[in-house]
Amino acid sequence: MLDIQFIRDNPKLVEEKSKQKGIDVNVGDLLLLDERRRKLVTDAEKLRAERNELSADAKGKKPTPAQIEKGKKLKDKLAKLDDELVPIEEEYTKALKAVPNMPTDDVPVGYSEDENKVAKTVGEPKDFDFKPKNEYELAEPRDLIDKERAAKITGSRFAYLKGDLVRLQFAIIQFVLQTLNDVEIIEKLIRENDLNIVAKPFTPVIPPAMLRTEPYAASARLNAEEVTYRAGQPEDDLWLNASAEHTLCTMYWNEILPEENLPIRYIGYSTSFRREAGTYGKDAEGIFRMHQFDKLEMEVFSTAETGPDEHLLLVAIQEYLVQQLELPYQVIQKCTFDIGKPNARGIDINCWFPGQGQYRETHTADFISDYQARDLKIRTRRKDGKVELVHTNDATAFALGRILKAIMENYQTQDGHIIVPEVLRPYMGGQTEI
RNA sequence: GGAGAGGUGUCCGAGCGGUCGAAGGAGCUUGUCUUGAAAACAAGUGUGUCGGCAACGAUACCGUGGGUUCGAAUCCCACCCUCUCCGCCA
Repeated sequence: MLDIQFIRDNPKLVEEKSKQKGIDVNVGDLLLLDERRRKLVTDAEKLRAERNELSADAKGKKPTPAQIEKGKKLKDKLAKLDDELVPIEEEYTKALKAVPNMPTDDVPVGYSEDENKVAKTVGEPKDFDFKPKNEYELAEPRDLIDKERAAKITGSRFAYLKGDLVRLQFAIIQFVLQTLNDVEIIEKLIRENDLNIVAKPFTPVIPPAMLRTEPYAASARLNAEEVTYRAGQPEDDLWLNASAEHTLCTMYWNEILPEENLPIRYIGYSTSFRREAGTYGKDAEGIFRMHQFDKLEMEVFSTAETGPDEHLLLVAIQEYLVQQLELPYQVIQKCTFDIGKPNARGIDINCWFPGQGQYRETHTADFISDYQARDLKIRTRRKDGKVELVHTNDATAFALGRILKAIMENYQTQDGHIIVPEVLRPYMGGQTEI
């Protein structure tokens, strides 16, 4: 959530920037609630101060009947105030959480997805001297993907991934872990992009794939309707995570991290689950949009000063990874409308899919500033003793389903086979073709 | 699933109706001493909210929520979580 003090100080700006995100926020109503809440809180505190005084007078000895009488009155008044405060507090919190994060100034203002900007295009789509197939047309006849049987077992949007495709997925995982553990590569990317942050490798993490409602809601990522599956029995209070990011960003919930530990960089590997409600018929073929997919996700906790640069590092890493696979791609600077409620800045990478003849989203990098950390209460104790909110960043390393599809389509041969990208061959025992 | 123990500050740990934001210790910071370090000694050291330019003041927080009471970390109820043993199991 946003800092209420910031909203008090900049009501017009908050309303305007929210509108740029396509979110209508009534700051006037929120501030009215804020005022009423503060008045009640102040009144209640005055009564409590009186009560504390009274009970300090009574300590040790038996309280007089007059003291007891006065205490009872205070108690009644407090109870009344409390009854008023509870619903207002509830409404206030709801209204405050409805306010989106403010986009940074370099985010282009736009009111639809179409206003995203292509920041750059890297690599040339290959000229095939045959009509390129999509990943499903390549895989299905060779029994590398079985969606038919999966449908029998689970319904739509699930698949059995098989054979060399699985080996390719594990090769990608190894390649990413290797790359993100390489300080020299990180150092190089920091230098090339002129970033003011340290070269510290990413620690691999396999997080839990489920989480409880309370931390999930605090992460500003719980989107039950469209995205998230409930897990287990209703009484279990567990959700299936829709990205490793959700169980990574909540990891330090309610903690104060020493500044020396920052930045904390993680590369998480997790199966992700998405309901994909409201997408019926969209991307129905193949494995582009599934209810279940594996994903490698980067997550960074940092100080406020380094948050924006950490974001740029994550984008640089994404580009590096895609370049190593020699996939043509575009970097998309998402406009205010498209970056999402908790984001201050959002960059996508769209890879070229010859089977569809278009660039499509394979990566996203979210800079969330302190918006997540405020509600999650993740703070850092600075060297001077001051306690501040951390900044969080998360970004896709590879969404494995989509990147498999990209590799298959870009590396296909006329006879329907797939050349293994060079950087992955060491992780496949030197195998050059699938 | 059965039986038991427990959740207190950065950590360990005491407190079991008012003197408790909380003993004691460790850690950390600063100072004295020292060529330097260690040791010793002294002082300081939680977070949030509200008010204030600030110094500061008020208030809340001892797993969470409710209750009893003039007054709750302390008593009662419910829930959550953790640990140990047994059972089951990857």
